Amino acid sequence: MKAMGGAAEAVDLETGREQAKDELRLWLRLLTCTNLIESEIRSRLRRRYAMTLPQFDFLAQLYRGPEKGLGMGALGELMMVSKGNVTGLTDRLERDGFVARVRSAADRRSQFVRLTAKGRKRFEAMAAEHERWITELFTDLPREDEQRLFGLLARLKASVSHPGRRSNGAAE
Amino acid sequence: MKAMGGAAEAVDLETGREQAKDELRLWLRLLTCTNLIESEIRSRLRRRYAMTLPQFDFLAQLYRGPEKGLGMGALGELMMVSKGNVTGLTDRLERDGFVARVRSAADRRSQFVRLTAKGRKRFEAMAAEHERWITELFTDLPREDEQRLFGLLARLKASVSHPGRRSNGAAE
DNA sequence: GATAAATAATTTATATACAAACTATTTAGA
DNA sequence: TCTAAATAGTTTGTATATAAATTATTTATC
Repeated sequence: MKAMGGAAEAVDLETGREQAKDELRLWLRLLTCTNLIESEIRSRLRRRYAMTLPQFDFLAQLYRGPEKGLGMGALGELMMVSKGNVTGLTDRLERDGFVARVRSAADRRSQFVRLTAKGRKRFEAMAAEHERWITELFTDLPREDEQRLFGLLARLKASVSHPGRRSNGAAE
Repeated sequence: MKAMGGAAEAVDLETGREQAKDELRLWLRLLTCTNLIESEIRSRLRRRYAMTLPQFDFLAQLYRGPEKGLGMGALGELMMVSKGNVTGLTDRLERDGFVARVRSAADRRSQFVRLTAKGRKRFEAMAAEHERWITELFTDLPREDEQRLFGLLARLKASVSHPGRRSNGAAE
């Protein structure tokens, strides 16, 4: 996800629809905030743990999941990424010793991916620090504002996910 | 940018810091909203115009920029991506006839990238529709909520960008 | 003016990401 | 039961994306 800055201000093919501009500005600001936080987290993860954000997310899913691990397909759904993507992520994390593939006895098509001891330990360290990073980045936002923002984002999410006037079935 | 859902709820290595959890939840919700909107726009751009979001952003920067085009380096800064990334994007957009490289007479190291007539026309069509898509996605969010959200995101941005307690120099 | 430093863009290597095709296996149906 | 359909993962091809190395050119310094 990157900037997209500027499609908004420069084009006004439909004069009289000033409101659309406000919404574009809001969208751009939302995108900017998310990008700022995400790139900061991404860069800290890389520097301090030589890990990428998708890999961190992958380990998080396994950590919160059942002891025996998760199937590749289930992992893809939880992370909202394609199956092919899961294959590659698993390859790299397995290569680095953080996870292991375990073939299922019941169904020879499927495999479970589970955290190794090394993976579990590493994730716990990263997760604790990650929590501090987020807290730090939100420090200057008053507690009340946090709650208001939380509520407004719930409404935005509902608007975006609204099944009524949507033209296709985007994921919830 | 993808989910990261779950690092928050599953790990509580520091009991007593309940507030950190709230901030993680807020961050996750922010990420979810941005992802929902972005993936929707991305998929519509692909289906209707066979174009990616970075390519759309690229054309937007050129459209709002000077007549003669923009240098590759300048483009990278505007889009907040690396120089190498700009090279690849330019290659593909040039291949498809939307932009053209023009060597600078003054400095033989540099080039300008500019919209072709085809690129300009295509961007105008996409930008108009993009504006409608955003408006549509925000439809259910009341006007007042939009303004509140806009203001709160400004504060969040300030908090994230705050130079005081930051441990590194992330982009503003 | 010769050389060092800086700059502009490209190249290389690695890691996401998706869609679509493919393989192996299992399940459902006739 | 034998075959068609569904399912689980992998592979392939294309497009981002970054960091670091490289090339070509320009600017600055002596």
